[in-house]
Amino acid sequence: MSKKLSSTFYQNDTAIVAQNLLGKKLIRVLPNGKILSGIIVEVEAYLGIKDKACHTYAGKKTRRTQTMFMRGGHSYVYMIYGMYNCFNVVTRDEGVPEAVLIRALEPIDGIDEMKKFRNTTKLHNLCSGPGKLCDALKIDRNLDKHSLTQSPLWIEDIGIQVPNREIIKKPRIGVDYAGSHARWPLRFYIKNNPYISKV
DNA sequence: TTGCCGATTACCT
DNA sequence: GGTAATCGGCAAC
Repeated sequence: MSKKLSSTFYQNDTAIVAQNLLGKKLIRVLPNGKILSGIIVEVEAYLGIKDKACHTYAGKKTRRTQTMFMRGGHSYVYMIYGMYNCFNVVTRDEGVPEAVLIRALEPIDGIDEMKKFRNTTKLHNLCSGPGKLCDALKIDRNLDKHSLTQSPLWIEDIGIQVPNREIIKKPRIGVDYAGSHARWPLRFYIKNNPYISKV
């Protein structure tokens, strides 16, 4: 039994939402109707104006970051390094620019399609990184500002409850420029899961 | 308008 | 271990 997460799920403390997203299923419907999906196994929280690692640190509002100021429950997709996309879920209320970066999935539906998009056959290499999973699920900036309460992109509760003792908390990846904030334990992943991005 | 650089990845030694 | 790829965002000029 699975149920689509409503917008109220996202309008909550960002680090809590991040941990609650572990074990949930991300579902993407392609324009041709094919369904791709995976279970979220790794995330990172970005805490807005007080977080030096966050795009909206000190309230910075630009064309790119205005998405993060939307009401919780929208997608925030941006391009990085000129060739990869990163998929985030906006949290909290309108005007509070925080989000959760989805870093890795355990592939479930449409695996053959994902292998094609990723040009690899290794299951554990399909969605084990923020750029990789966007390629695998064909998520790009066309899906920025999308409401996650509807097709073609949403998240479902499929009844998996990840016990707190199995949630590993570590510093975030690739944010050394944030000084001491880089060491905040805001990266969360499922213990011993083979599909996470890095050890 | 210019120039630096990034919430990454793949491929090389 | 190291680094090239590749381009939009952003701030400064």
